[in-house]
Amino acid sequence: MARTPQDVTDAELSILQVLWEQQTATVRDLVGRLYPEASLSLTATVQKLLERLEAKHCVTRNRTTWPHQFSAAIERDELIVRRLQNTADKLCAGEIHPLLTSLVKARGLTAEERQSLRGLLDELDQGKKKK
Amino acid sequence: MARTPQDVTDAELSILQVLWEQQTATVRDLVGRLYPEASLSLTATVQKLLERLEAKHCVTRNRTTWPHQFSAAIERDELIVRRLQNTADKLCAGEIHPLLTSLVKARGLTAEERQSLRGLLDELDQGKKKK
DNA sequence: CAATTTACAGACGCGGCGTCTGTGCCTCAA
DNA sequence: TTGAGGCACAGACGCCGCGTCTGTAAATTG
Repeated sequence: MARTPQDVTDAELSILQVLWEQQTATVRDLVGRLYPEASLSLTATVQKLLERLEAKHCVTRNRTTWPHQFSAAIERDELIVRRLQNTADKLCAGEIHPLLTSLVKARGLTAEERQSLRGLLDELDQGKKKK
Repeated sequence: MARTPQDVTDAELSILQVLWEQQTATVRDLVGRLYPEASLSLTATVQKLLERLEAKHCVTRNRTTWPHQFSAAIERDELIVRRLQNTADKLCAGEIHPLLTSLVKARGLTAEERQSLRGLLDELDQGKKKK
């Protein structure tokens, strides 16, 4: 059973977290945020992670500036949905409905959360009607 | 950034899938289901996977029979929730609600799905009131 | 130019995970 | 009782993901 690499690894994710906070950053910025005790090799580490994230189309790099400016090419929401779809594929034959029911059943949502969810569903209903 | 092993591996999951279908199975049964072209070493592979799943408290083993009878010690729902919680921890600081909204927004649910979700929410409201 | 910082290519090493080997034990047929 | 085949169990191997590190060339600043 061949092992399948995961889309975004933990170390890569920590970089994305920073880029989601501040739209753009240099390698120097990232090292400062992620590794307070900066060293030369850690700079290279961050660079390698950025390189891999770029290959996965998860960050973009502005090569016209020096040093390069990096920014996220994927939103947090997108990554969330991707991972949810992944667990759905592995555990529910791709169906997302079971995920929803498990989520709602397992964790008692607060009244406010339930209310805002209903609002979302209403919006969806509206959207369908307008079409 | 230390790498963290994943709770249930793909190969381990394939075994759980079978055990969820038929409540109990022997090593022989599992090999027959998972590896149609059985070999001696594959039997040992399945045994090792079962051993690891047992260590993770995901399967139980009945040692009074020969050969041993294995059965799942975790429901599919439990594993789903565990994985959802995991992505919530990594992407939403443990919050479940963002997962729901992302999922609902990104994937247009069918009218039926929206309806059954509303039903679930109503049930939750009832439960709270009764308390 | 010299000096510093950054980019980039390459490689290392720890460890997860699927697999395989070897050995002893159980069960059952003859 | 004994031989044979299936099973349990311990151990180890090997591929490779992934975080890290080294070395070197290029860009920038003074």
